[in-house]
Amino acid sequence: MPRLEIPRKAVYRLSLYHRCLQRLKENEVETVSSAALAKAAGVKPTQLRKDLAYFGQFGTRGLGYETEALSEKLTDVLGTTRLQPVILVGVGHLGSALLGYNGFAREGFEVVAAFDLVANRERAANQNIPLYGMAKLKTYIDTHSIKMAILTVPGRVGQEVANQLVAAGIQAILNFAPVVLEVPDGVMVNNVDLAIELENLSYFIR
Amino acid sequence: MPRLEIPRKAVYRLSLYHRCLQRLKENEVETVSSAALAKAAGVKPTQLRKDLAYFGQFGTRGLGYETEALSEKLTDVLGTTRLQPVILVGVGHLGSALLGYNGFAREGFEVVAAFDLVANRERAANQNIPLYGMAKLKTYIDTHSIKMAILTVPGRVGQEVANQLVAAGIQAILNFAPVVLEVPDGVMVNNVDLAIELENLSYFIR
DNA sequence: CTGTGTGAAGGCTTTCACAGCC
DNA sequence: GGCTGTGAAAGCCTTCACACAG
Repeated sequence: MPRLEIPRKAVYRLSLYHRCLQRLKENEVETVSSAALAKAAGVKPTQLRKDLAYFGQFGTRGLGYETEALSEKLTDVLGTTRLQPVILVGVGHLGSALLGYNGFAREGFEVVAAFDLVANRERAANQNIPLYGMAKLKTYIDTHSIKMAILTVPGRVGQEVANQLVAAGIQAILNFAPVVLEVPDGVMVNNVDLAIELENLSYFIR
Repeated sequence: MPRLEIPRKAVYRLSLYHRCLQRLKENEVETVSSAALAKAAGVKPTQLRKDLAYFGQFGTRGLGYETEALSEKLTDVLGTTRLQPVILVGVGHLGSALLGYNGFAREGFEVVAAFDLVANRERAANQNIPLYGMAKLKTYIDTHSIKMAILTVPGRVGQEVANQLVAAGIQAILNFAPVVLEVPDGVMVNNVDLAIELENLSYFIR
């Protein structure tokens, strides 16, 4: 399965399909056509079929896809078969909100610990996720084999903290800090930049 | 200025350049080459020049770009010349966090009001942003000429609330609800989907 | 006859190469 | 000489058209 030739956007859409399938399963729909699933995901049927084709043949011609089987296959491909532990670094406004956000667990992720310069932030007091100072970072990551981190620190320290994460062995960062992070090959960064999304919208409304 | 022919990704990068320019201005750098600015934004110099070329000629050959002038030009193009008012709908964990997030104001946006089914959520009590029930939505949008909304409601009511926003005259939605929104032409939606970003990272780390 | 899987065509974005101006 | 602006080329992704399986 030649991973490197698969368009990044296709992988992104896989998650979309996956979520739509879960809803179908809840409604006890047993099979679904590419047309129906594509509509739910907001893409064209041919694109959905092409995306799935990167990973194998999952459908039955003349019938469609079995929701249960396809869903499992996607779980497998996306690497969310088991609950993936994630740490969060930077417990400010945004960080503490994400600690309380329960949308992660539903899709296979668990925030298992939080880190901050100030380990006694009252904001985190009402959570049942342990909060540590930055000194504990490397030890924790090693001990618990953590691969993924959510970075919610101010922009000015983003790169510095990212360096610490990389040095500690983190392989993937979901970055909310408004900076372009430089990381070595092999470390993956996805950026979520709220101000830029708003600015982008602003442009398109005349 | 033929807007419709400009790649969406180019507009997105414009915001990136804009932010880098602001940092340069703070450091009192007066001119910058496409190579230097591109490096800061994490793109190739030719791409930066191509992106800027969609909107005009801002540089001086042999010299580079004047930071101040280019920054102003981008502000103009992006439509963030004046502070843009934004409302937020859905004051749960994520919503209330975003109300407390001060990263918006820095880049030209002000969250002027919040709306929720339950207008007396204690979460919003410590904010100085007014919180209203959904009944007030349309009147508020009309009265204050609001064009943009941040949608932080649960996925299952996302489409329904989006419909209300569109009916009330909203032209652009920053959507955090994990659903694919269907909106009429002329209404712009940008999606921020945290679970999908994590799933995407999960795929790329083996 | 229905609906998937896929090579080929088409369209869009990025990169190149270099002309043009300071 | 240095660096921008830009037509042309390359690369990538999406869409089409249809072969093929049930």
